[in-house]
Parts: sequence; C-alpha cells; structure tokens
Amino acid sequence: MSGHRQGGSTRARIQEVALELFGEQGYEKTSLREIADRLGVTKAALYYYYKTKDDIVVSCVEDYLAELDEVIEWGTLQPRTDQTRREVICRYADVVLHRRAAMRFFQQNPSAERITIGSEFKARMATLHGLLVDPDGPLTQRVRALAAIASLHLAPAVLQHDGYTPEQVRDAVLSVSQDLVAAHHSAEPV
Amino acid sequence: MSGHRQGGSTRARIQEVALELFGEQGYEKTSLREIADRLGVTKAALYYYYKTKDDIVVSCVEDYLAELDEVIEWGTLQPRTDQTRREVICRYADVVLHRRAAMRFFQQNPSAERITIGSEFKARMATLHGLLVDPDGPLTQRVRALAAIASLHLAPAVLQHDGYTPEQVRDAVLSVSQDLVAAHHSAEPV
DNA sequence: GTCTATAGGGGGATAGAC
DNA sequence: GTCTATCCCCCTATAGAC
Repeated sequence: MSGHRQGGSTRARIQEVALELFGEQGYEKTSLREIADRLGVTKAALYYYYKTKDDIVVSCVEDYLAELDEVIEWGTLQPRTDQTRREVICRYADVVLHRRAAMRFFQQNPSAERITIGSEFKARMATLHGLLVDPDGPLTQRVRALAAIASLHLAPAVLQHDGYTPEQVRDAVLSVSQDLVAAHHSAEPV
Repeated sequence: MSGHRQGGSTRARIQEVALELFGEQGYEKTSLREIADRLGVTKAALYYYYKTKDDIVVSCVEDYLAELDEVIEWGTLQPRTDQTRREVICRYADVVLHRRAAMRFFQQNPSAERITIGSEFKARMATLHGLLVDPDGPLTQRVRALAAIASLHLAPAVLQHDGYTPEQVRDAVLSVSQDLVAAHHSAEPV
C-alpha cells in the first residue's frame, strides 16, 4: 500500500538491476545514478539499503558463491574418481546455468579482485580446478581441467545466440567438459 | 641529450605503461594521472601524443590485432583440414604468447566493447572460431573449438605461476588445444 | 615537448526534511 | 523509505606559458 508498485522489496530490485548493469557495462563504468534511474528512485535511496557501492555488488553475488561452495564441499567429500569429476562438472554446470547474471558479472569484471569479492571467486575456481586434477598429474591434465571450466563459463554466453536451445548448449558443453576431465588421452590409449 | 633519460620515444613508453596498468586494474579504473605519474610526466604531456584516452588504448593493441589478422588471413587461404587447424592453433599460440600485455588487456577488459576496440577483438575471435569448425559441424565441435581458444588465452596466465617454465606451459596448452580442434571424439571412433 | 592552471563534469557519499 | 541539496574528490580534456 506504500508508494511503489511492487510488493517485492526494493532491496531485491536493486540487486537485480545492479547485477544486470554491472554485467552489461562493467562495475566501474556503471554509476549509482544509472541504477537509481532505472529503478525510478534517486541515488540517496540506494544508501538506505546499502552502505557503499561495494556492498551492493557483494550482496548480489553471495548467493551464487554459496551455491558454488556447496558443489565444492560435495566434491571434496567424494573419492577422487573420474565419475566424481563428471558429477562435479555436472553440478557446477547447474550452478552456472542457474545463476547467469552472477556469472556474467564475474566474466565482465575480472578486476573485481579489487572489489574483494573477485578474489573469493578466484579462490573458488582454484579449489574447483584442484578437484578435477590429480595432485601429481601431468600439466596437460591441468590444462584440460582449465578448458573444461572455461567452456562452462563461456559457451552459454557465446553460443546461445546461434539458434541453439539452452538444452542443446547445456548437453554439448557438458559432454565436452566431462570428456576433458576424464582420464583418457588420444595418445597411448589403454 | 634532452631532459629525459631514455632515447626511446616517449610515445612508446606511454603505450607500454598504459597497457600494463590497463591490464592490471582495468581501463576504467586506470586514470591518466597514474600513467603520467609512473612515467614521471604530467597528464598534459600525454595529450601531446594522444588526443584522448581511447586513442591510447587503440594504439596499444593495434599491433596485436594486426598479428592476429595475419593468422586469420593465412588460415582463410588454407584447405579446411585438421592439419590446417592444428597449424592455426599453433600460430595463434605464438601471437598470444608474444603479445602477453595486449592479451591481458582484453581479458581484463571484456567491456572494452564500449571502447570500440573490444568489438574488433570479439569479431576476430568469431572469425578464428569459424576457421576451427565445419560450417555444418555438430555443436560439440563448436564447444571444443571454443575451449581450445579459451585455453590458449587463460592457461599462460593461470598456470605460469605454478612452477612450470613458459615452454612447458606452451607445449601442454598447444597439445590440448590441437587435440580439441582435431576431428576425433571419444565416442564412436572411426 | 613538457609544464601550470583551470575549465567542466561526474562520481560516491552524507545530512536532514518529509 | 524516499526525497532535495550539497560536499568533496577525481576525472578527462584544454589553453597557453616556457
């Protein structure tokens, strides 16, 4: 019954719009004025919900990081088998495809390290990568795991607009990524 | 014999420092004052060599784009064989490893699209990707080519600091990338 | 070629009215 | 909760002296 049209909290709408703009234009390039304008409020209103611009971005991605942590925790508790790695890829794919806006933010803002939150993302990626390789495995295995993660990050954004359905893209990138983390190589087959 | 210590043109030194800072902190976050300070000159001096901040970044990456175009042109003139694709990967790897600073810039500034130059990079990547897949090939092939390119971009930055030599990283990423663009799959072997 | 000085604008953030 | 008004800072870019 208050002035605004939406029962949904303003706080959530700020997150939504901010994450979208940060993903489109980059964090530095996006001003609080742009966010406020798109919401139909003033800059000052944002400061009722968040102390700083950084606080906004942190609140936007913390849910995503929590989901990511679940995948990592699960993977850590499993035996280090190929089957586990395939399943880790699958679960991480679900997170990536579910939290598209957050993923886009991290892709568009690699120097988010300076916003504190980026270094957390980087650390998660390192842990995830560690789950997909053997501690004393060859360098090519590390590269393949890197390629698998990168594919999950990039493929949906790059290939979605080529006339494929989200499901087709999902299946293809899953297939390729799982292939990359399985312990086979073209040379010297068992 | 003039005031500064270096015979090398100031113009080149600006490019060097600017590209380094743009790669470390991002384009938006880096001010002309930082660049000038690191060079030991004032902001105004930069404007003697470049009309705008955008001009600086364009001049920084145009050589890289030219090298990239050579690879693409060569690839376009070759028959569409696996051997050609392996060679394209190899040549592109040389460019990427040779122009580390420029690569880092594009990785750190995805929203450089707004600086005009980023969309050129994006277009080159699309063309390069097109050289590595069959026009009517399966989606998995497109994903694999994407993974190959992404590996070349990321692996040197991510794995260099793990105690491997640049040559080891180069060989490993080349091996994996070439594997990804060759027309074999684990399922249904010929 | 490089400087000082400054214009002109936009940014994040705060105070206090309503 | 949201507003108006404002502070202070730093930015890009320019003008003109040296």
